[in-house]
Amino acid sequence: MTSRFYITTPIYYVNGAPHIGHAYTSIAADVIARFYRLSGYDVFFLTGTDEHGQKVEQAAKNAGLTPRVFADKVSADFRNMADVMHISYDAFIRTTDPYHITSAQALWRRVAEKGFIYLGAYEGWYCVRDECFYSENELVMTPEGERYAPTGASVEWLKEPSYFFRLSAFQDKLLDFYERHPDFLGPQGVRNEIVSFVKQGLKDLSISRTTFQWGIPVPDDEQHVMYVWFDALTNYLSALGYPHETDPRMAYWPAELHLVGKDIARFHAVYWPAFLMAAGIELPRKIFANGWWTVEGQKMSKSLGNVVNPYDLLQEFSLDSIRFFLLREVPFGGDSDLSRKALITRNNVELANDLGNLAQRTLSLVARNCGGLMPERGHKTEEDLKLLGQVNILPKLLELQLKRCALTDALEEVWKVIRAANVYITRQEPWALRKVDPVRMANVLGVLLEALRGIATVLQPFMPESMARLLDQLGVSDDERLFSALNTPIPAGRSLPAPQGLFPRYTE
RNA sequence: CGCGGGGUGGAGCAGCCAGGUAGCUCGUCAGGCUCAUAACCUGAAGGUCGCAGGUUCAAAUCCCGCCCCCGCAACCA
Repeated sequence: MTSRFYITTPIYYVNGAPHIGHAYTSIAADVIARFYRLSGYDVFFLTGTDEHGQKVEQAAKNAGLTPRVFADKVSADFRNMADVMHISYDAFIRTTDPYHITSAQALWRRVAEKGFIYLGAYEGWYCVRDECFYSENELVMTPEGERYAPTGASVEWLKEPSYFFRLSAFQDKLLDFYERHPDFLGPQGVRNEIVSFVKQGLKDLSISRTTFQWGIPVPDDEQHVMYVWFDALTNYLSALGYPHETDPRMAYWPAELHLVGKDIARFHAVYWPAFLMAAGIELPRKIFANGWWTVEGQKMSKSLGNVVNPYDLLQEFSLDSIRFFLLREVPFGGDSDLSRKALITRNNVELANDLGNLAQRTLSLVARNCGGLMPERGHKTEEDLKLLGQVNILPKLLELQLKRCALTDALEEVWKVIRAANVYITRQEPWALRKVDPVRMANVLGVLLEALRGIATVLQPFMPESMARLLDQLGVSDDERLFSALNTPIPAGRSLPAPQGLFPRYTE
């Protein structure tokens, strides 16, 4: 039986347009999803949009649209971005989809039946004009001690009826869970932060609102709509058909990996496990948070007008260059800077020079000296075996790295082999062998083709389009591209198409 | 005394948890090669690992104090 692998991106909040940060998380998830598919797993890859809540209601109002129409529009933008970035999702969920609404209500009922939801009152500084609560530190204090909303309007202390989730009951259970599952949460820094947050003590969580309407109605009390996170987190289950346990997709639960941005790590690492514990549902295996991108050294912000959307980048760079850069530039999980210069350097040095040029010099030698045919496999020298050995362990090595979400380290492993292949070709000098030992020359080129095939095969998840082109050039047919196919060499004599450049160099 | 992360050759990072010759990529310089996308290969220069103390035969790595930078600080998606 094939193993199942359920992976998710966050569902993106539709109060603003998609940008490179969203694309980043999705690309990372896409790489992992593609990798496991090529490894032979039965993968279910979910992405989508989170569409309820006051902020969306407000954003829609500002745009002069109904929340529904506004959400439709922005959700379509996110979906389009996913398609443009070649995100290979199996399902795109919208929290406004009727099946999700039913599902979230079912989860609420389940948690309520277990006694973890009660009706209380949410107190805080409420601003009537802005129709929302402000936390103490958001307020502006006059010298006389009067409090005002950041918008300048007056505020008053107000109690609002609200349903609460007994989060406080889960503090020890969560700490115990983190303890027993050290790999549940990553990277290390985020884990430390969350653990210490929970240790500081958890208060019960207000999970309903009566001050706005754009949300999922609380079961049996239509005065309330659900707090958006209770609604949103449920998506990971509703996409599988919850609460219909007989739905075949439910077999994918528990999720192997929720990939999230570091800003929402807490919701996924604290609230979500607590909700699931309350409902008596198995917890996901792993939550991993990725870092932030600054742009040319500056924080991305609307006011600075430097928010990068993927479409702008695609004007100048290929999709695969961008995918590669984002995953290669910085250890996955950390923050980094996105700059034109760095993007160009990465592309030119590692893609064009190291990999592209290796393929080009090998393939053109084959085209010119072997009649463009896959050479016969001959006797292998120690150096041949050494290089091929490095290639052969790549799938295993990468699986180990991806298991810990070390996407950058995974690429580094491949590049070590690419550099080794460049050393190999320089040492073997097939261009010199042509005259003195054509048989050995053919063997050397055969080894290089085999190495390139392995490299291209394992890089498919990272750069699907250009690696498909490379595999075409290497004479590898569509049904020979799974990792398992690497055990079967391409037969000698197969005709290879004329070599073509893989990665163009960019100039500044 | 809020919490967490970070300060390592020109740049960006690894190493620190399990102390023992400071590693990688880019950049710079000098060679080699000429099959290849002026690409590839080899070698070199360059760091008292934020500051001050302590533990130890030995500290970037452990402990104490200080300085600087960055996130978070609860309903914010």
